[in-house]
Amino acid sequence: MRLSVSPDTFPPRGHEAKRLSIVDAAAGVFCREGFAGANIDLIAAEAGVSRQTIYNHHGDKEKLFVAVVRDLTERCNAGIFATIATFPDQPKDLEADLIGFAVRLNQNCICNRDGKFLRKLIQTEGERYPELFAEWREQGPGRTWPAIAARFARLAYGGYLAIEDPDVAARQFLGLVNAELQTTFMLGGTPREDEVLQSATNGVRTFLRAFGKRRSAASVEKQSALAGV
Amino acid sequence: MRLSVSPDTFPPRGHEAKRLSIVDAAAGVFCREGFAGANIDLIAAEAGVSRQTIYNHHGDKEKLFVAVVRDLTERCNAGIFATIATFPDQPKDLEADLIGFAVRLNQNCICNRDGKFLRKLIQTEGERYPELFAEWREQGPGRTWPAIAARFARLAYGGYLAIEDPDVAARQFLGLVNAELQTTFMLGGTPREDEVLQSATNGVRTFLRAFGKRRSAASVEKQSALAGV
DNA sequence: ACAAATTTAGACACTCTTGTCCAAATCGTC
DNA sequence: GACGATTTGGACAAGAGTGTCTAAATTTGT
Repeated sequence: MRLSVSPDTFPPRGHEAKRLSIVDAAAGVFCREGFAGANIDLIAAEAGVSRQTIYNHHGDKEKLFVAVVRDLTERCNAGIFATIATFPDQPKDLEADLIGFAVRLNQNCICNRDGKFLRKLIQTEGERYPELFAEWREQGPGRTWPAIAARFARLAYGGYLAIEDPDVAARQFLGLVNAELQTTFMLGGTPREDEVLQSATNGVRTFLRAFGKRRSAASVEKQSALAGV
Repeated sequence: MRLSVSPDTFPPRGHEAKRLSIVDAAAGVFCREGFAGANIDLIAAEAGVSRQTIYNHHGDKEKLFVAVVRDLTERCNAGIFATIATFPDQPKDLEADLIGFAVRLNQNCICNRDGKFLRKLIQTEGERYPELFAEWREQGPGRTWPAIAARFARLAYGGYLAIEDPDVAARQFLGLVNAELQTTFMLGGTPREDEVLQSATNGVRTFLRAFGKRRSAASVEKQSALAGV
């Protein structure tokens, strides 16, 4: 029983490997074509299996779709929590550390394949499967946003930030950091690395102008001194 | 034929009314079901016309779709520019005025029927019709964002704000003001009025903490007066 | 009220897709 | 090398949807 951890051998081996390659291909096709437009034959071709195998594994187009969303949600959540674990709790350089965190969050959770696909599926089919996406909402934003908020609360408690409501601050942090990527996200595109960095940098700077403690205090002092107000 | 000089489309007015009701119904169905899932019979039923009439008017499912997107883009753009015209150039109460602007923008351009539909269609079918949505990108964000940026630049020039890059500030303003509505937007929902107000209020407050001049000056004045400094 | 334009309902051919069935080929394991 | 499980490809029925065509009904302008 050799546990072949080999990540992606092109011709998949074994029952479970086939299941994965099916779900993987299905994710891509569902995203590109939408649920109604997705073609089982095309999924089979892209997965490198026969159509019958798909029915053997998942029984049904709808069940396949549910499996895809569950899979993506799970993997994305894992990625997000792994990234949250790298949040700078005791930053040396607050600005640089927050920018790094924002970039990691974007690259590992939002712009990567899983994140892109999950986002698209939520947008396109969310209304058709209320329970499924209610589940996502609980497992996704319902758990990750508070987790991020908690990290900001800790930063505030440590005297690094002047925040009243950590939940609001967390949401605004995400909004700011992605502010320049909205159009790209809308069209389903993937921003370039430098665009991500740019947006994160601008976003974090504004965030710190609003909530930074030492920096704003210093600049206020400086401005008052200069302006003589 | 004698009316052919009229700038309007040549067919009679009952004709035009039907065209509108078709495009309207089609917008709804395309949004709910996606392009592939949209059913011409269903569109006909919701428009209150026969299927043949749709083919008489638009010839083709794809042409109908294009007409829908063009229609929505045009109406949304008109709404956005009408709202931009209400931007507070010489604000009495900067915070309240910006909140009002943000709420108007949301209610009249983003959360209304046209805005919701256009957003959804862009998200779901944007990749399938690159030229069509490139056109939208130019006509939409390509023209509205700079327009908003120009207004912020004017505020900055007037001494109301401390902004370095008006374009960045405009995008961040939109990001902040919608920060709390992201999940709802993703699932295609419509936020309640109080949610819009809440998000706008929080967003504008943070925006002014980062870029506000007047307010901090005013509060400093007030504080100085009170403290006798 | 008349004539032209438009709309309607229904039938129709055609294509595409889903999901099932089955015998043969292949794979994994002992 | 052999055996059981899995996969394969192809055929198939059933259903749904697009787009066309027609003759009859309705609306519109004069």
